[in-house]
Amino acid sequence: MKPIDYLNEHKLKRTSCREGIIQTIISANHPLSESEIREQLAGNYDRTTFYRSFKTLEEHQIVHRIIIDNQTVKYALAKQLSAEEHHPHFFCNCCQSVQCITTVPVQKIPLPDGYSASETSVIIKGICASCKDKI
Amino acid sequence: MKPIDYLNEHKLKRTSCREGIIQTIISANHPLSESEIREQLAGNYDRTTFYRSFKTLEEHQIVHRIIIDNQTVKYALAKQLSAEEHHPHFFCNCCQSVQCITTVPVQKIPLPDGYSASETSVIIKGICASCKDKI
DNA sequence: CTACATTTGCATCATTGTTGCATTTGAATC
DNA sequence: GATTCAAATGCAACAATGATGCAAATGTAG
Repeated sequence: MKPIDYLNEHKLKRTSCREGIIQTIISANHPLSESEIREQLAGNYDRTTFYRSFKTLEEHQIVHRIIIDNQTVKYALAKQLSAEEHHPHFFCNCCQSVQCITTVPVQKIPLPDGYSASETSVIIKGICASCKDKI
Repeated sequence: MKPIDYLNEHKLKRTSCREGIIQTIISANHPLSESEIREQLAGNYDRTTFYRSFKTLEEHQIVHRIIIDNQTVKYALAKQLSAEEHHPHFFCNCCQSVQCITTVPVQKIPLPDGYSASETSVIIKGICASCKDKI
């Protein structure tokens, strides 16, 4: 499935910025940050355009945002996540890369009476295998 | 234990800003954001002073930061968390309050070979009991 | 009380999220 | 292919947060 297909499917206009974002995420096959995506895109888009493109793509559930912490947000294709929607994410403190941990589903946390959950995020921070070897 | 005791214990200078921050967190007995703490403090401290005070208090493990998402950080007394260090946190999308869910420990996620974890955060977002009634 | 290291306040900068508005562009229609 | 109009973009501008350098103020040990 090509970038244009994602846009057509949701009746979104085909703009180079949107296509580029989707293409970059597809090519990487692991979650990328906004700056990582920007670096790989030829077009020098305005920051606001980028911001709004992500917002649009997220609203149409084409991309999915993974919030690592208060200064790190990564984007992945929503399709890649829909099968096992709620799984933990591993963030490497060394190389800043994010891995989806699909081997285990997120535990269901029992909440106090009257509380209802809409979403649960599990973020594991540590050192990945390739960084372990580097050090 | 009073604010001064926490500072003395770590041989930190007793400044009104630090004392105020600790006092405010103790009084609230639930995690507070920087702005919530600022609002409750009489002294109109510089933003940088605030920022560095939190940093110092966190480095000495007097306070603990709970990162909810890319734009929400809450602070709690580290002592309140040490007993059951790793537990999930519930964030109410309505009133923005945070609750420690101490009834369940955080699950241990099996990681791929070579990966090592330093910390795991579990954030559950939803609606708390008191907000449910309000709506 | 003095001396000195620490802390504070201020200036300044970077990044991210956000909105308003004029201009440009995509795509449906003629 | 040209016309048209809603949608997307670029720009200006602002807020919040994180961060650093430096001179002035402050805490505390002696």
